[in-house]
Amino acid sequence: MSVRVRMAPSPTGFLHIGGVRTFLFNWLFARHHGGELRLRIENTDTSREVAEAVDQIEESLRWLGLDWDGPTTFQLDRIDDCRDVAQRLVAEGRAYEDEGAIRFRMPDDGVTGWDDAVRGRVEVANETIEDLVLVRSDGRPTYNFASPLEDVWDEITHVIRAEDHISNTPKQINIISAVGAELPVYAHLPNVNGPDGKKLSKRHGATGVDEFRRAGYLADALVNFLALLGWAPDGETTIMSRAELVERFSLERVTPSPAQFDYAKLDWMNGVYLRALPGDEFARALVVWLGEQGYDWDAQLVRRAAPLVQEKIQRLGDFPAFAGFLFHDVAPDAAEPDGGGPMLAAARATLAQLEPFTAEAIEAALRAVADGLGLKPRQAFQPIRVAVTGSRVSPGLFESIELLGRETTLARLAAASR
RNA sequence: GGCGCAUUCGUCUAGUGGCCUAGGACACCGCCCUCUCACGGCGGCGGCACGGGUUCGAAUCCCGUAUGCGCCUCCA
Repeated sequence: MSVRVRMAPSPTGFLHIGGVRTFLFNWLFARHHGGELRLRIENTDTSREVAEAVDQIEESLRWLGLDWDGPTTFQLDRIDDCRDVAQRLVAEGRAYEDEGAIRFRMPDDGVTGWDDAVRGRVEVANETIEDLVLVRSDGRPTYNFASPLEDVWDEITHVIRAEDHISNTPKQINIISAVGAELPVYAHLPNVNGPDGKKLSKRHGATGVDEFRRAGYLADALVNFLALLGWAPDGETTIMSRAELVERFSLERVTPSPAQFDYAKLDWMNGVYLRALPGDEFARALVVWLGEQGYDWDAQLVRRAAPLVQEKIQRLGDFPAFAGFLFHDVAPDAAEPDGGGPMLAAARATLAQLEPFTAEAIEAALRAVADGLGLKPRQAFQPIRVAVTGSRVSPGLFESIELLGRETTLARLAAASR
């Protein structure tokens, strides 16, 4: 049997990272089984629809590399079909009018249950399920009516969604049963919470896909990280390519308990991905990202600086603060302990004459100077670093000086000596 | 309050009755490497929520309690 699943965002704004995790699992499931993945916008409520939201959602999914099959569909387009079904249910006595709305008559006794692909058997007593509004008094169908109907019409085989839908499931099962259709398999994924165990929100940090993109995370890293929230192929593997993710993914190995979003681990993983990039690809990613963020820094210099920072930054967004001294003036750190004066003067004199002005030659020359002054490397180089880069933390000093060039280096050394 | 779901190191997880004196990863701490930072290497800290069962034997099965979360909208 071939599988068909769907991603069903409501167009209320940017794509939330928690939603992305749900979409990712649908994507992994579909691709693993060679099935189809639909993108369905759940807009029963036109008042909340933001025109740009759909474009933004699609753009985010494209950036993440989560592709879908067929055209994007809209719940709103099937509003009439929903109403027809509601009328039929009324005619059959399965639903009734209530102050202008149409309500579904839930069974009064017995239980409604299903075998959840993640949690096993789940059962709910029917007496605890209230009669559900199918169509509002203004004629618009509700989510819990339209969504299951669309699953039927779209021939969705597996409904993979977050656990906050567990309570909706028995309602939707009764709707589907009432229209005589076959039930999909349900799989309720654990929620993704913030570091404090509460619902992931702004105060925890980035929550929108676009925010992660702006911060300089790689889509591959984000996907890898998200895949591990509620799923693991085994006990050790953490870094996995998309192909491996697709190959190894299974609903059976999804855990039922909620996960917390660990920003520190994401940072680490992004660093792993950054370091794994071939040098030229890393450089290109840097150039592209800087361009997107509005930096007009010289691309050629960025490419030359790339190798100096690839092992040292975790996010592309760390680059401006870490290597910005190559692109703009710096304000030396006045707090640097003294004792650097002689070294600065000696370095200035030496570098003024040095040929060739390469990292290798610069290092040899400065080490010789340090030796002459009887200084430990650390004592000798730290004042220079601060003078030249404006920071106590920087890429390799000698490579940085080479890139900066003799003129600028001497000027900064001079400025720091005053 | 009702109904439901969940509960292994701080975090993500492995574990499906004996292989567990519970394994891996992130974070944290220490050491090494070292021009700073980072990378890398080595080591350390740290957990089966609690209480009852079942069993020769339980992190693993059952029951209860506690805690957290979700839903209970003519929101999605």
